[in-house]
Amino acid sequence: MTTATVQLNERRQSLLEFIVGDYIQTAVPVASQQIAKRHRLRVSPATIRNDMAELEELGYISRPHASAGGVPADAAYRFYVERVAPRPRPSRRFEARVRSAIEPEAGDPEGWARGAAAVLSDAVLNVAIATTPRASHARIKQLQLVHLHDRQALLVLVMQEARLRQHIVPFGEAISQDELTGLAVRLNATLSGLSAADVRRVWEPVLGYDAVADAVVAELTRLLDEEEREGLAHRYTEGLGHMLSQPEFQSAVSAREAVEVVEDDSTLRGVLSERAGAGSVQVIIGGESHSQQLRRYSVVIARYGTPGQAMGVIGILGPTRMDYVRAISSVRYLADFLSGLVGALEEAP
Amino acid sequence: MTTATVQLNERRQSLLEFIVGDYIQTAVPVASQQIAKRHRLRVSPATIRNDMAELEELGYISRPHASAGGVPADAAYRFYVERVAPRPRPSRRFEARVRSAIEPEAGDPEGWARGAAAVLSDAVLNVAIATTPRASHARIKQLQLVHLHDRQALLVLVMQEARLRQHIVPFGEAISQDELTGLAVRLNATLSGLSAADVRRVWEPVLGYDAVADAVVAELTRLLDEEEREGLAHRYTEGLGHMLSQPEFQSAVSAREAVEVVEDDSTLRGVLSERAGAGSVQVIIGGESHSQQLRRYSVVIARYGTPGQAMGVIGILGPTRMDYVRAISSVRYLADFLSGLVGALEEAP
DNA sequence: GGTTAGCAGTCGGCGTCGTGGAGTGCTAAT
DNA sequence: ATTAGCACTCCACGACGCCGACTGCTAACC
Repeated sequence: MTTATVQLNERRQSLLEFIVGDYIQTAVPVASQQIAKRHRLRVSPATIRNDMAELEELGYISRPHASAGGVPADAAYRFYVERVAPRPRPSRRFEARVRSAIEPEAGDPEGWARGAAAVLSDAVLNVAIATTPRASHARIKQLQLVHLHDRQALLVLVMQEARLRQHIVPFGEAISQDELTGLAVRLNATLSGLSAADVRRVWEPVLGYDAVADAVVAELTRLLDEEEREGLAHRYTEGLGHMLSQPEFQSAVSAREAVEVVEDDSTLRGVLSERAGAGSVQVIIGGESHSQQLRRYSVVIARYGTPGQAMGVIGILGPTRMDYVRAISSVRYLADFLSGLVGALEEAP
Repeated sequence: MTTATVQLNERRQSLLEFIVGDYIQTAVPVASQQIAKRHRLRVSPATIRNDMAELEELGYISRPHASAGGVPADAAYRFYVERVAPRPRPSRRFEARVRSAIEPEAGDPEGWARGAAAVLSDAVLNVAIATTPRASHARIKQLQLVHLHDRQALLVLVMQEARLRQHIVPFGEAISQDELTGLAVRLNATLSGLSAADVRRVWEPVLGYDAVADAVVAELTRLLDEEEREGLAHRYTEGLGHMLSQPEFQSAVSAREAVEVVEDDSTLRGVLSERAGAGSVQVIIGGESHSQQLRRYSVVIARYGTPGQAMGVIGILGPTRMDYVRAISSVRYLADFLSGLVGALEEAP
């Protein structure tokens, strides 16, 4: 039971829902008469005014100026989200779009994230963010060494969940592709399935025996470490234009501010990693993020993938006045859809 | 010899240079008195006014309204660029920044492009774009097959210049990692160094002999085809926030327009691929792009890499009022710097 | 007590007006 | 060809006033 349900009688709860719903649609402060007209509540505007005064008292709505309608505060959106959250499925139309956007990319996990971000941002007309699935503990699946020239090779590292990293490794001595291939085979035999920590444990003893192998392994562990550290893999961001067409960004300063929020890694990184906890959809409204930068924005995110194995994040960012019903159901559906794809990577069909 | 140098005597040329330079700095229509004060020309404002009337007649400048100063037209920027182009080097400070931004990424061509875009956008306070180097004819260097589960493998394709592609390949039959490795070795022996067309020529005869191999080769050629077709590889775009802080984007509509230009692939793709011809820096000013969308923007780009082998693009996008001197020298320097890195991939040190 | 009609009062949005000042174009003199 | 002088243009900006939308309050009503 939320705070609102104890504080407010049923009529005031509906009223608050109407206010939030109308404001989400129109972006205009909502007036008592408008509510009376739009939603056939069985009371007069005067009564609604009294109730709205109460809602203001309790911090659910505020007013731009003394004689203006009410605009929802964070608490009102929170109430609204709890109240309408159960509504489950996105439209068939959206489901079809998801399939047709992602299925052509079936073979490429990067493509999944890219496609998901694109279709999501089109659906909610805000910024969509998707990361590729990433294992919490990066493990080597297989590595490959490609001859570039005598003293230089490309190390290609395949990790769990088809994640790839590459890096150029220079050597002190000349070395042929055949030798590199042989080395790769040896290393694969020894190191396959290991994490950075494992590699360090296994490899230490042999150190010094082969300078080329040592160089490769050093680079290898560095890449693995980097994978574990960097929270957020490849990130696809889509739909800034959509978001800026929302009325809250009519002024140039707010538009630039929005661009900075989206461009600045650090702002989002926090929310993306720390908050995407449980399996279900998370909604972070305005000040709930405890981030000054995100004060006027809401984030709706979910993790997807196979728990314990590889997880990615998909979500949307927009002004606190966003269509939460659509956002939540779309994100939930996409997360499930992507989880299905990731799952198919692991088990036989 | 440009049109301007025949049309204009020396004083008018200097005058035009001053007008463009001042406008680039201040973004305010420049008045005759301002010029007289700022640059000690040995003539009175009245004379300058006469000259400016002439410049307007010839289409080099225009006026926002009848009694306002002059703002440069595309032709004026073109003249300015030709006139100041020879100025060669960026500041030491910039050179140092380039090194410190890119050298840590020495091993990763993706990192080069990313770092270059970041440092460039900071230098010119506009949007910077960089693509990774790409061979005009994609050729296989080496491929790798990684077992995902019995009926599915990850194909990793390494092309020239350390470019990577991955794709999941499903099979009709179960197959082990050992078999996959064997297949990869066989295919590498046969196909290494070949282009998509080559592969099709070489492979046809054996078709039908091995369903798994056929599936891999089919995917392989598809990936190669895709590489050749898609003009522009991975593209890194940086600094939209910087650009939006320029005074031309004070109004919300122009800001959203700018976001759309940057977000829309097709707009830039044309300019990036077709125009980046010769080895040196290209400047496309406003309407010269023949693109309605880019009418108010200029692009400064250069190709980098090894001609005939692998080429990438680096450039900047901004309003026609941009600091061309800085833009050109920065882009030129970065292109040379990146070319050096690409070159080192190919030849022994 | 909760609800409602009526009404005075508030405030933003918008169009009008007027003014100051920057800057031009023209003319006539040098 | 250059320049001083001057009348004229046009924008930017603040003041003003009005309209209309809404509220808060009071008093009546169920």
